[in-house]
Amino acid sequence: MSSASLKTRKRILQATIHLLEASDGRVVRMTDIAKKASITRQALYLHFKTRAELLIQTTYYLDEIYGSEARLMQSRAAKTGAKRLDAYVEAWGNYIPEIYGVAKALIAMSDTDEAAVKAWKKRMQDMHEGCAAAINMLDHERRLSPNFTPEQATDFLWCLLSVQNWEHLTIECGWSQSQYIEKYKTLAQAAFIN
Amino acid sequence: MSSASLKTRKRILQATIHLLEASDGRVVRMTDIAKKASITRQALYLHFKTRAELLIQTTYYLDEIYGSEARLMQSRAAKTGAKRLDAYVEAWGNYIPEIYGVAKALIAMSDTDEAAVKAWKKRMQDMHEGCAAAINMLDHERRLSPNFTPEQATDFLWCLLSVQNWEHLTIECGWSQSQYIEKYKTLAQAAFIN
DNA sequence: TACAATACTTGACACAGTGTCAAGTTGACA
DNA sequence: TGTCAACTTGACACTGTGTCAAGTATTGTA
Repeated sequence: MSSASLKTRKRILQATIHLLEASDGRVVRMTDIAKKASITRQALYLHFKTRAELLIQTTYYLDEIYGSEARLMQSRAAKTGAKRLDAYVEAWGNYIPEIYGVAKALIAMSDTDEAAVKAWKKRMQDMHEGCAAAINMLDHERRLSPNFTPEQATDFLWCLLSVQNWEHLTIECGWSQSQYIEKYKTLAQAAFIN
Repeated sequence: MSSASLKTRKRILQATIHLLEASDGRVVRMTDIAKKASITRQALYLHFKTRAELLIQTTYYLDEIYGSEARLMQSRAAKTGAKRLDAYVEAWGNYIPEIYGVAKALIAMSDTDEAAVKAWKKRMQDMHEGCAAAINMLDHERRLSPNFTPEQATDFLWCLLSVQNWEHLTIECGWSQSQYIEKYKTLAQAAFIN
């Protein structure tokens, strides 16, 4: 674990991020990553066992860079359920573009790679918990819409906030990021608050 | 175009549907389809130029079998915007499980296959128009929520009704089909009706 | 009845991408 | 000077798609 080795590992992770961000949905191959990191394709496998493993480690590295978790945690500070819902929608909504490239690659691998599925599911599980926290706060204040049980509202919110939906609205429908956040807040309020 | 040729083509399409429905997300290979249709892999290419082409033709065949389009059109009969919204959510929501296997395979191919993207986008475009029709009816009745322009509401509804969201809620969260329809109707009413 | 066309089979191969292996190089550190 | 770790080089196995050429079998038709 010399400093040279650390440097190479970081270079690989950064190359992966750059390529995925610029890939626009096209597949990023191990060869591309190696080239970008100025290394041979084979040497990649000295640092990461498989392509899936590399992608998974890239998501962790992204969190490290952006301090994403901390920002999501901040929504806990909100004093009312309604504000917490808003804060969570905003925090998560702004998190998505940061991880979009990697997320898309992982989701695409899900059909063939068991490890990729697991890694992505774990991340989505964390998000599910964040949704639950906001919904439960609403519920305890007796402000949750009677149309949904807390579990249903949590599942629904979690589903609404998926990366795929963000992709649909911003990339395919051309919504701006701020429009996305704004309208999602409105929808969440209309749907879940009594 | 002898009757024997027609029969083989149908056998291939049916084999594809069966395998995709039973595949549970696993990749279905040309070899698998050929085996199921009691034909050689190479012979598949006498009927369909590529795997993407086969999948696309399979979606058309599914519509033929289920008469899906006719059912979606029925929602046009609704007398009020609110009823039309409900009817559309129900018609589309019940359409999804029918096409889910094929849809998933097409979506998975989107990363690598241009033709698959196009085919799937065309289908989604049709759905977008159905959403627009319901939302515009609401708007003309002055019953559309002031939170959204008709365009925004259409985009949003279209996004909410995606196959991926259906997958999230029914398969990952364990919602029943009727629960899915029920809660989606509620959400649509809460979000879009003034 | 013979022939021709059509549908399909057989066996081979090219190609892309992942992952593996063995042997060689290079640089740092002791 | 020697040794260890990180990396390179070149080769190869494997999977899946798509292609090609030659052969067979069935059907319709002159």
